[in-house]
Amino acid sequence: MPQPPQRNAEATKAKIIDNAMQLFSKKGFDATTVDDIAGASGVNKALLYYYFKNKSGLYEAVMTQVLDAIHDAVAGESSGHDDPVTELEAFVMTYARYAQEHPYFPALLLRELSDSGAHLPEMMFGKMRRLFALLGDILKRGEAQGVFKPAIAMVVHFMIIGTLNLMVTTAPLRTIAAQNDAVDTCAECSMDKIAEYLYNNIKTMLEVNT
Amino acid sequence: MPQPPQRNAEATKAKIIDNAMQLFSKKGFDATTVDDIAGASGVNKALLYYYFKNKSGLYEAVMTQVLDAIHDAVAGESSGHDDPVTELEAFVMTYARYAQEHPYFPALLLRELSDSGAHLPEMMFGKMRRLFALLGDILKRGEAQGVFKPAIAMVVHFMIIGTLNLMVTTAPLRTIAAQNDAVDTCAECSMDKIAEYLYNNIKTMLEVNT
Amino acid sequence: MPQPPQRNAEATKAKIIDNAMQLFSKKGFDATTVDDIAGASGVNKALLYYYFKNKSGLYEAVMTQVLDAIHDAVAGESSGHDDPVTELEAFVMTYARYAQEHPYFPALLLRELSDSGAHLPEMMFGKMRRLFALLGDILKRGEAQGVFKPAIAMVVHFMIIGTLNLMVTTAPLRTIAAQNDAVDTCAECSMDKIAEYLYNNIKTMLEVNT
Amino acid sequence: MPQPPQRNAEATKAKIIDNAMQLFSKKGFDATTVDDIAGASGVNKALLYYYFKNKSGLYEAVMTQVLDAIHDAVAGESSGHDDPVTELEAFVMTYARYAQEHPYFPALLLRELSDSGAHLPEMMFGKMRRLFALLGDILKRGEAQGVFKPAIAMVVHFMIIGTLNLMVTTAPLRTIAAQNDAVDTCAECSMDKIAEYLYNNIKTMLEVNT
DNA sequence: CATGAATGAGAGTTCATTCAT
DNA sequence: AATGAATGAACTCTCATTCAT
Repeated sequence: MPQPPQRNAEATKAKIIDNAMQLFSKKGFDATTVDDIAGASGVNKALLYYYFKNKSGLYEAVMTQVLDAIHDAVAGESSGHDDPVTELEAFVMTYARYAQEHPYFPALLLRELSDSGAHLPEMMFGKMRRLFALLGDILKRGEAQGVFKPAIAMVVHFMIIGTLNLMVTTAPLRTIAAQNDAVDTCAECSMDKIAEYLYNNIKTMLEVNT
Repeated sequence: MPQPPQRNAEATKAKIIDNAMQLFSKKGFDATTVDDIAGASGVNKALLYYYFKNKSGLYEAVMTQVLDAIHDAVAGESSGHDDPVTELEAFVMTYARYAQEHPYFPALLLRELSDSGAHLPEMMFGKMRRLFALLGDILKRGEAQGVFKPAIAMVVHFMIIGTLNLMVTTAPLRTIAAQNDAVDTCAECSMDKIAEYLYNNIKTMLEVNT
Repeated sequence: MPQPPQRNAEATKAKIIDNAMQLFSKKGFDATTVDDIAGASGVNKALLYYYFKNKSGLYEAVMTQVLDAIHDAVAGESSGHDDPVTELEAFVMTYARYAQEHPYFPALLLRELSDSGAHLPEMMFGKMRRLFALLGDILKRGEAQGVFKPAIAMVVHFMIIGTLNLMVTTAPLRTIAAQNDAVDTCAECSMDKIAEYLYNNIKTMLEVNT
Repeated sequence: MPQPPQRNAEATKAKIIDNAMQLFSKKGFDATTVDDIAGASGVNKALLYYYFKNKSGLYEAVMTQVLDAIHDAVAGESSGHDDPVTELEAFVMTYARYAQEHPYFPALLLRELSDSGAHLPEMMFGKMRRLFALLGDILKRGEAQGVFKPAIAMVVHFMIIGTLNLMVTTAPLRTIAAQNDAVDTCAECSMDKIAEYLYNNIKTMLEVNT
């Protein structure tokens, strides 16, 4: 169903970014073609170059939007409590929920981390760091208040987001594997249950035993 | 230094697989060209097609070798003890050591998991499952012996390998980020220290409090 | 320095033609983009299509202006004397001076002549012919008055304008080549000196020896 | 009539260069597409990139061959006589004959000279200089022997090659213009006649009057 | 076992041109 | 008179793959 041309720059741009996001996450940067994105967006390929310098520029725009969004979502929920334990819970649960509701996100992030950021300009690392800084802050305050043991924040961070992201990206794989009854791949597990289990374990790890 | 032609099928094949491994891990499947691999291996491009059906076939050969190797390494160290806690320690430490010594491995695995195995035939999942089964077995026996709490093995598995793999693949990124003193990205941490910290935390999580 | 919009059709048009002239002469017709011209002129690309039918139309406008200008300049100086020798001198010197002062001109003309006029409608040849007719007329009258030998006007014409144009367009090349001391490319020669030398030689060629 | 693939590297390469030469000369660098050349040569487009790095590389190969050929042709005929006047005659006549027999050549050269060598690496200028050096040498020896007046070699060079090249490239134009009887564009002139006229004039110019 | 020559299909990018305002 | 949004057609270049030797 060919739409009439939109003559609305912002809307068109948003539509392109949105479709690019889906495709980049499903197939990765290299395997996604500019034609794919243009086709999915119902616009002419050249328009992508009108708005974004090139394929990398579009990818950058996608990642900027995505990283900002997750940061804002998590920051919004996990700060403002004055109890580090509650904040930790919010961090884990919000990230999990966001990842579930925006399932393109984990693959994008995980690939970028596997690539040492081959496709991203340095500027983008800052955005990744901001998310990490959120957790680092929670742990630091928890430690200051004597409720958390000293921790290696980077490792804890990857225990949380590595696990959650992998649970999302491997969902189809785990479903297939479930047909083989030898192993339980948690194929039926709800994201909420997983996140809660993860949160409880992380809390156990971190809390000073009383 | 141009080598004389080798006239030794197995050695040539091995050399190709080895170079392919490095390149696939560094740049990913799509961004690695058959020319790259042939060039790095010092053989003619057509020879790759003589030995392997096609690019995917070569990739499959690489992954088979890599997944078998890690499985054997980990299985060799972590089984045969009759103490689940010792076995868990061996599992974590061996995986960590392997990942450090074969740094191409984490990127390969992580990408594959982010992709829902787009490049791998189903047969390959079996090999991944075998590694997971190792841990599942340890946890199951630990639970049977009353030393471990019931656990969601899949989540624990990802907490371990997700974290270790990410620590390896992000090493360059974390080093860069370290110049920004606001966050501690554990840039200087040794893999051993990380693995030990991880192991201790996982153990704390799993152990029945006495 | 962004100018306020001009709302002055003729001035805007002239500005566009002027910038197009520079760019066409520097890079040729194909290598000059409509965006280049619009950008250099500080106007929107669509405006070029409003004023000129298309890229070729703009090129035509440029060439019309340029060919008219050189014709008028040369005609103004070289006619009206009743001495063919003086007129010949004026022809050569004026053309040389014009080419030097409007250095975009020689490249434009030379390219057009190398192309068999691929970009120009036939109408344009008439303008080129007019310039040639000027010289033809001088020679014819000189011959009638017994001061010039019979000549092949076309060849003499190209000896003059070919040489002068090439001296202008190759100026940068000749400067570079001058660093190589084996050949003297006349890199430092002033245009006046060159024109005078050329004129004297042409005169020697043409004059009836007395 | 699709030819069977040739499997003869040198022959194929030569065929490509030859077709490229024709097309570049007819339409210029920009207006000639790689598809054109591949099509005319009856080979796959990718083969051009297999043999030549890119379009510019192919152009360079063409120009190398062309400049070497003209130099060798002219050098072969114009040196070895010990009379500068005879050598000058050979220079002009050989160049003229070559230009007539290889009509792609003048356009290629003239365009390059109009462009300040935009498409050519510096290395190529050397080849152009070699041709000029040939004439320079003739003039120098003539002057030493007292048969030629001191001359500005660069100007004389352009009087010769500029004129001859323009007569070739403008041939179609001059034929069209001939329908307009007001001017005589020498449309019917044979190249030999032109060259002879040119040579005689140049000789008159240069010779010391006795 | 190993190679250089050759190809088909497609990818990213550019550009002249038009539309709607 | 002037503009930003949008397009279609081409163009350069790359790459996995095959052929012939």
